[in-house]
Amino acid sequence: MPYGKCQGHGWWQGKFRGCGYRITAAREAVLNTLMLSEEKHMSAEEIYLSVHENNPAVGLTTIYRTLEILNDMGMVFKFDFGDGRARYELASGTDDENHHHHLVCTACKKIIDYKEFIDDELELLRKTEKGLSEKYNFTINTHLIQFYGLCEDCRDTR
Amino acid sequence: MPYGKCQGHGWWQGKFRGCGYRITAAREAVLNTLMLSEEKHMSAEEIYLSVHENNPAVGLTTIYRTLEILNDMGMVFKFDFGDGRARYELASGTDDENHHHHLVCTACKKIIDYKEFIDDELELLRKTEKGLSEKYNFTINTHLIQFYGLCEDCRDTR
DNA sequence: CTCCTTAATGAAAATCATTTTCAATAATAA
DNA sequence: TTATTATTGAAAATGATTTTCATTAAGGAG
Ligand SMILES: [Mn+2]
Ligand SMILES: [Mn+2]
Ligand SMILES: [Zn+2]
Ligand SMILES: [Zn+2]
Repeated sequence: MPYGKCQGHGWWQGKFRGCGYRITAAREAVLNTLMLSEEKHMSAEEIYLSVHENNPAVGLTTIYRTLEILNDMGMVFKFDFGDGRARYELASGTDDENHHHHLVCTACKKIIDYKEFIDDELELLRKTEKGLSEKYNFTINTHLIQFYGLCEDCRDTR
Repeated sequence: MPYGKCQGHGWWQGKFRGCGYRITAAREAVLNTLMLSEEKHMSAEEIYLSVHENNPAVGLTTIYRTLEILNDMGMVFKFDFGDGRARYELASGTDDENHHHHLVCTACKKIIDYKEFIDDELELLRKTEKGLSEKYNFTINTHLIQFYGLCEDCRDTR
């Protein structure tokens, strides 16, 4: 459970109100599921099934709609790891200590979070972002870094 | 037209034969289209339409099948830029002078190829790849780096 | 060059994640 | 409490990609 960014209850309610969104049980349930799913990179349907356990009334459509809102607000990252469905992860700010990148096994689709070289990477990213935004007049908000290859298990099976 | 990696004719035919694939008009047409589409990041359907001009007999299914093969062989990169369809680009080896990364405008979906900071990035990537593959016993084949934000036009429209 | 095996192909149907529609419900401002 | 309107669920629609299957054509053997 990620703490520190969630002070007590309702750390997210303010953000919702600020954007003109209403506070609903479905939205709270989605956020709760995501907070408990660190490292899991859940799909919409997986989140739906999880939410469904405590809130059987919430439909899959609402899950999709909530995830889109959360993504637009920057509270959730949406990834494409190449398995045909989007996967989601609670966003920790770019400079947060939870910031990480991914190793994707192209064989079994396993995802490994890593942050061992994040410091060097982020330093370079900052430099690159600065250069790029100047040269192309482009306002950079996020970045995506993924390494693709074969995990230990899949390599051995070759 | 990318030269240097295509020596005369049929630079790709050897690769095909080596993998047990047959040489067909459809496959040649797809490769030709991709070679003439630098910086365009075409979708399967766009490639289909382009191929269709000279080869009306080639169907969309074959385009998809060919692109999958090319991607498996590492001759083509497949990207998800967030507009709901896959987009393709002829691969230049990782250390090729054509290697580049992308700037993606989340508003108008425009893609900008850049390679100005590629050298520093690649140097860091090599270091990171080495560390990661050792720590996680992961064999890294490719990487993906994209920056998301607003292009000049879309930022001004705000 | 001809024949043979089987990979490759096109058209149509099937998949399936995600989106849209629309009438019913519920969050919030007054 | 009431009025306003965002939110919601169910069902239908969408649309990119995949699968099926009968037909065609690469390319190796002779
Ligand atoms: Mn992660
Ligand atoms: Mn490109
Ligand atoms: Zn694996
Ligand atoms: Zn733009």
